[in-house]
Amino acid sequence: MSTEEQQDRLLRWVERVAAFCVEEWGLPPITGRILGWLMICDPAEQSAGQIADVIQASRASLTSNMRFLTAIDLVKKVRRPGDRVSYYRIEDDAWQKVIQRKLESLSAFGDIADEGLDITGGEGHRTERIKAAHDSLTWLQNLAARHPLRR
Amino acid sequence: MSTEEQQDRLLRWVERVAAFCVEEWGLPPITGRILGWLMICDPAEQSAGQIADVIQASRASLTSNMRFLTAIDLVKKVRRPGDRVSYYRIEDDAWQKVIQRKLESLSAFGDIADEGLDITGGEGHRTERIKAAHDSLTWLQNLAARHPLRR
DNA sequence: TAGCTATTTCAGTCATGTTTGAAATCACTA
DNA sequence: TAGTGATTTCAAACATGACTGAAATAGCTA
Repeated sequence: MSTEEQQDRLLRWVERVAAFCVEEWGLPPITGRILGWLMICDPAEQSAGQIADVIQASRASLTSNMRFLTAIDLVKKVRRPGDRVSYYRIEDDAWQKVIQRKLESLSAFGDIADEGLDITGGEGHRTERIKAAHDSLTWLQNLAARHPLRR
Repeated sequence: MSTEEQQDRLLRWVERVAAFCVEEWGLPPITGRILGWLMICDPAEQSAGQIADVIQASRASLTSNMRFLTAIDLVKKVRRPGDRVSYYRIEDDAWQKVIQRKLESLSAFGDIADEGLDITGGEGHRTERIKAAHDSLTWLQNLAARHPLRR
């Protein structure tokens, strides 16, 4: 396989990862491509320019996306003495963080459910409906809290 | 509290549920409002017209949304002999289904990871990165499969 | 069957959020 | 300090997909 074909295959894979990110986590396509590329690139640390070139996005878009990704700690910005360019690499536990945060954000429903129960007065069919929803949402959270992933 | 204030409070709650649906599950706002209303309405079964009125959406929008919600089995369409209007009620396990499906859809990453490992040749830093992602994604799934919610 | 009401379809409008390109800024080097 | 290359900011273009309204259809009743 030529290096060009290899590159093609890499990019197709990056695209699959991006599609997954878009569908599952609601990330913008370019953000997904960046994550995909940072997963499979070699070396692991890449400059914004390199990434922009490879995923065919503008430098400007890279700037905002890298800021976002580093802000939420999915990507780490690496600076080297005597080198003016910044390099980025995906955090080892990036995906774990994504999942963990998704789970945590589910807890927001707790408050919603509480107010719902207050509205329904704590009994009747309406109450049951709300409780069922709340139970489902807390089920996963408790599960995850009790069985943390060890790596 | 006047009935009008009560209605206001109901609608505010519905709006909170809708916002949650939008953020967490990526549903359109109106779809979220429908689910929110169906959770707290009385009686539990409501016609498309009733729902449209209460959440201030068009009948047309209701049509497509109800079709969608019944297609994915979150809402059940109920017909009554001698009554031309269709009624809808939220499924008891609607939220459980939503969560379950989200988890299942994560398995799509399995295939992506497999191809990634094929590309990287199964060793090196790139392989580790992909494996880490895959492990995180399957962790929750296995957990959920082993500890089903009993109601 | 005729008449009425509710539902559905479809095409057009609208809003939202993403991406881009140009210009400004910054950091380093010589 | 001037020059070079990279980064950042910002406004505007763009694409996507949701919502609406009008017209067509379907289902019930008399």
